[in-house]
Amino acid sequence: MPAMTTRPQQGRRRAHALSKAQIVRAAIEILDRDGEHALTFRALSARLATGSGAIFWHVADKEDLLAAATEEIIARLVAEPGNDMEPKRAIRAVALAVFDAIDAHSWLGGQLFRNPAQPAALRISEMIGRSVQALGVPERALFNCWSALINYMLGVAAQNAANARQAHAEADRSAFLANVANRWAHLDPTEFAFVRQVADELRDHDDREQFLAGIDLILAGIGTLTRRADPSP
Amino acid sequence: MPAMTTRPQQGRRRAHALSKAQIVRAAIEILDRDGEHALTFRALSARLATGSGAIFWHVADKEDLLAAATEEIIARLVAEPGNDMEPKRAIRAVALAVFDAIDAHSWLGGQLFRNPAQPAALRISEMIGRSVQALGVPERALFNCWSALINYMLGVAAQNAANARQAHAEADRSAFLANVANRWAHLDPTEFAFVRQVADELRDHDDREQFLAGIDLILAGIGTLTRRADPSP
DNA sequence: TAAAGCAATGGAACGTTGTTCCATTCAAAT
DNA sequence: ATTTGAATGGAACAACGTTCCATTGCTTTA
Repeated sequence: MPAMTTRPQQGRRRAHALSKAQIVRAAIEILDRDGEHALTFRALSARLATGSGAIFWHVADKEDLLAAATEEIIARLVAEPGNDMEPKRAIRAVALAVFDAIDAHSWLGGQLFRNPAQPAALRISEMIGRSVQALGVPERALFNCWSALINYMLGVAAQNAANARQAHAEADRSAFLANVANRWAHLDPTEFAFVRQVADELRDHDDREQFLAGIDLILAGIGTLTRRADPSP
Repeated sequence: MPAMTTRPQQGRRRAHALSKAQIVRAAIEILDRDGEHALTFRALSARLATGSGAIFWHVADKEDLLAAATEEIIARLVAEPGNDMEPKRAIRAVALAVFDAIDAHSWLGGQLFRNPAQPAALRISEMIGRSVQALGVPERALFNCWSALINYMLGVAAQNAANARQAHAEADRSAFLANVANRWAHLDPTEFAFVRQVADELRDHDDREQFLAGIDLILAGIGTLTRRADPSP
């Protein structure tokens, strides 16, 4: 019996079958607890007590995994209320829900906007679109108003996610902001007059309010397209 | 003479000294030609006919390298005109300049917005801020108006970059858009009524116009904050 | 001019990652 | 009882960012 290279017998496990949903759930837990960079197939294998091969049987690649995780979170979010609301209120509600979701899962921002055409994300676009339509925006301007809102939402969202990632490296959020604010406050007074001026406000602003203010700004802009009746041209 | 493990003599090269600027220039060329994923220290070493060690002598790490590349592009952009312009025109000009830069260097979007507080990027924020101020926005609203514009700019920018990355995988841009539009057009008619409706417009819209329309929308929104004189409340 | 010091170089080596490969197992179908 | 094939777990691979280090040649010093 010459030395056939035979693998040592492997410990089997089939106690609870492995499923994509289970994998995605574990991935989300790792992402939420330890951050985006901590999600590796090895960490995931360890947590699920299996090998990477088994995971790849259920998942195409890492992008697929992250997409599925995003899908999962957004699906929970979309499954909520918000049928018959006044359009503006509806838009604010959807926007805030997205904002809060990204705030709670800092990895979501980068992901959601790396691929905003994901099925579940499309449902958000749909809700925004209908509300904009309900505002009475003229046909021509519809597409642009809709996309401006979506782009702004995703922009701030991902932006916040990026900040959260950096703030995680330092002590905490407020320390991080104070740090940035200080750096800004010491810039060249003539070249950076404005940035220096808003440095203070940066230090203790509320991201959520700031976000909503931007939404309202765009809504106000949309308002100028629709209210052609009241004032004179 | 026992076997000292001595390295085989290395070929030297000092024909043209290596500098950070030179490295950054080469990095930009790789990024522009072959995309973000193609910029590796090995590719960079090959192009500069050196070793990775030599590169790391001039550059802290990859993040530093990408930041420097971003800085380089933005610096060129900022070094231009735009002193005394009407505020709205100035804002549009800056925004379009940023948009075009990101359009020309598809990697720039993701980078610029992963770290929007980079020195050169701050100069853009400063220009926007001054213009917003010049519009006569009340003190309280200044910070929010400014950040809404910046966030929207970066949002669309990075969004476009993401699309460019995906479009690069497929044939070209228009084929990519047509593909997405087709997928949207075949969604469930009741659940995705709106998205289906705008699918056509997506197919042959102009990114640049769309971007500018969003800017104008925000500017219109800002206008409602400042024009308290003309119409009645 | 000779020696010493040191910024700079180039490439081997390291640790980690995403992914592939494959011998193996178990439950269902035959 | 046998065959089948979906599913498993872990070894192996390629590529990456980064570190390490023997070596070089310019510059400074004696």
